[in-house]
Amino acid sequence: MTFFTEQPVTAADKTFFQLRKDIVEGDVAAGSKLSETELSTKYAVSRAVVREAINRLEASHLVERKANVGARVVTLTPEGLVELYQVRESLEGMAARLAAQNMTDHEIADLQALLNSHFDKVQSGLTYYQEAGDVDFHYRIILGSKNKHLISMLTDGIYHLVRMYRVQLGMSGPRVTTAFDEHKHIVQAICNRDAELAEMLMRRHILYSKSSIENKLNL
Amino acid sequence: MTFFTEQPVTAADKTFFQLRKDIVEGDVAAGSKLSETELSTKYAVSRAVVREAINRLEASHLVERKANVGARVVTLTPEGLVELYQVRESLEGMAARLAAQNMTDHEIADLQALLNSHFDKVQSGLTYYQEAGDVDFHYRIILGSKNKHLISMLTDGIYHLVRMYRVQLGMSGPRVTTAFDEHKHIVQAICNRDAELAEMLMRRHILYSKSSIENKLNL
DNA sequence: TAAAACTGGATTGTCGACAATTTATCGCCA
DNA sequence: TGGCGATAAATTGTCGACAATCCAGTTTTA
Repeated sequence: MTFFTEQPVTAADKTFFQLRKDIVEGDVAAGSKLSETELSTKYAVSRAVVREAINRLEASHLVERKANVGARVVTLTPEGLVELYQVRESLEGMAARLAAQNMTDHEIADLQALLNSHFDKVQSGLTYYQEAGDVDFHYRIILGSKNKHLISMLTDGIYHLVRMYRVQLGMSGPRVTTAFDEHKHIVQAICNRDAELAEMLMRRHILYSKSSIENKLNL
Repeated sequence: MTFFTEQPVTAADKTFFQLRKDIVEGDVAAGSKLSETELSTKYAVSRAVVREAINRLEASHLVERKANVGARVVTLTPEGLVELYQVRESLEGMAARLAAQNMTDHEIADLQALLNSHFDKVQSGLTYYQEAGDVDFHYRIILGSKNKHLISMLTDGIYHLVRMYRVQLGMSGPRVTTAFDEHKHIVQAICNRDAELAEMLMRRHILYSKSSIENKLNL
């Protein structure tokens, strides 16, 4: 349901997307070194495009680079996860606030419909409220903020890191029922154009999911 | 007083820093096209390093790039300024909150001393509380958050754009006295380890300066 | 013996040339 | 005359080769 506007046009694009996918899904191990020559043979492109791909991954906070030494995939740590969720709380809280101000009535109706369709499926026991639904919900609100910087920071920056943690720490369907209720309340606030409340609810929603994850990893 | 840890080591670094400076300070006009060959002759480096510099500038939101077409310096618009300050409010608010939790007593004392030294100078009429002091203050709190993502997003991302608006819209010493009092209250909250209040005061501080700018540009 | 200096191997940084795509110019035709 | 299509010029994307830097192992020296 998420409309991927990201479409690779150049070879560097394809390499970037592919490498990002491989890193997020763990096919390229966290903390491992990224050899330019090695990758260039693996993906059958020149070193120049690999370099560009790595540069973009660095901007996405997925790899770290040192001059004249090389690039490594980031390592996943409990502290890193906490820091990541602090930024999410801040940015997505603001996104919810702005969404309450800037989403069109039509977009809000769509969002509500989406949530209802999820609700029906969950209620009828056909499926669980799983990661895809959660991601979809958050994406819509982020886009609804209509704030260019907010959107790019979250969608081509932080969110891939979030997914990396989710995939590699193996937490696909967390807090299915409670999270759903929280989503409902957030949409309600947005529908009422209550920006203040929407932000507060979103921040608490993310705080809760952070706590839930911390418990799961018994930090 | 701001300690620039950013030190260019490679040619691409130097080109990146130089070009960023030229853009921020308006030597390269906002909205103008960045020709790779042209820049490579201007800075006396190969096109490859110019490309890398441009890629990094894109990650900093200072230029926009379209595949097979080229890169342009961003254009400065009132809407863009508003969006920028919304992100600042969100991120720096969180930074203040975290700073109240994570700064060491020593760092807080330093911050207080810095503010006092500024205060003495201002009080004695030797100087105004100007941009450098403001920037210095905000930097310390951002670094005090100890949050890697927050720090990099603000210091090598958003802040250069803020400076670009400041320089090119010609607002160097805005709201000198009131801003100073606000800074004092924020430090007080941090000193009391009152994270909640520190965040709220920082957000209001940024909201105020946004309003002040909007008035100045009579939007 | 331990620390400093050297050397070899490998990796990253930089360059100029070629290929692919876009944009501008000109001629053609309705 | 106005718009459409083909060709030419210019710009970006990609490539392989060379130069500079780092790292490990070895040798030299105090």
